[in-house]
Amino acid sequence: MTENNTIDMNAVDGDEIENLDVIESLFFAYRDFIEDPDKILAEYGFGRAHHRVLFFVCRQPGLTVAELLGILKITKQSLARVLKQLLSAEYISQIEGSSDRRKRLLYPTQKGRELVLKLSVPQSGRISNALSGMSVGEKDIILAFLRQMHGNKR
Amino acid sequence: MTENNTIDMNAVDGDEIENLDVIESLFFAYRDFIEDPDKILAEYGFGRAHHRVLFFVCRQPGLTVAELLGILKITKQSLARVLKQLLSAEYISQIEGSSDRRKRLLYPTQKGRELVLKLSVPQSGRISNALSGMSVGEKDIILAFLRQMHGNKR
DNA sequence: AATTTATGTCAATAGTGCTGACATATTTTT
DNA sequence: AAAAATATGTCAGCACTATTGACATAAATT
Repeated sequence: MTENNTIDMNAVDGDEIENLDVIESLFFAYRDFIEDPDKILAEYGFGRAHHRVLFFVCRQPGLTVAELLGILKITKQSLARVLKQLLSAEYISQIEGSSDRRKRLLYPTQKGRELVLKLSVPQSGRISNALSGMSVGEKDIILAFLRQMHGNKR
Repeated sequence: MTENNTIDMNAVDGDEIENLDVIESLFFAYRDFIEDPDKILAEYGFGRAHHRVLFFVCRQPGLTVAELLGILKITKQSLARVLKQLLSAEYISQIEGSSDRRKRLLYPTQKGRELVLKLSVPQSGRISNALSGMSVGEKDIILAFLRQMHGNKR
């Protein structure tokens, strides 16, 4: 219809770039990995951002707002919106820091722990399924890969 | 400050759920994986959605709009917005299907191939870095894992 | 001729990220 | 004690990407 579709159509696949298969698989993997909790979250009127906050508060109970911002790498304002909702709906509670009273230490409530559990079940199931048939050593390889993908620029 | 922070604070980490380490690593891995192209895309006035469309059009030149919708799992309306921009800026071209003239076959232009290349370089580099020191067999394990994470419910 | 399919488009809404500005309480520095 | 820095919170507005529902056109199929 338009133009410019004559030569070298799939040069990208054969050219300089390696790992296109990994790039593609990672897209599909993450998309589906997110899908299950998203459905559950919708029932609660929450979104992915709520999940992430709750997840890390459960992983590291007592972390501060600043620490959470550093983990999520979002702005204070973006966090505030979801955190406010999680606090008012009592999925998370705040405790004033004892040594530094400016700090707000974040803890999950029982309700929060229950929700994060519910959200983690399908994700964990999906991972277990993908790991089935693999040895412990092979799981360690996957974990090492994922951790190397974090940070370590370029 | 509030309440309900007395007992069993990190029950989640020790309880029923396995693979919390993988869930966490996958979050960090994907967040950073997306970071590099995002910066480049911003210079073009594009977003992640544009990247995904362009990526798959380059991966499977000649695919139809319906096929692309199936891959991305987004709605026609969401795709239309970004596709329209990619078409008018000539990163992608459409060709009427020869056997079925209702279909619009999507092809990358040279410009499109160049952009997708530019976007893929840092992602590929990050992957190569994470794979460095690993054998081909170990890469295959990682790829198998990622592919198993796709589809295969639960 | 009627229906289905493939695509496109309009309008409205939600979620999550951003920037900039400003406010308060507390701690640290001078 | 006063000044500066830090931790947190909040207001207002914007951008991007996703959603739903409705409707339109052209082409293929029944």
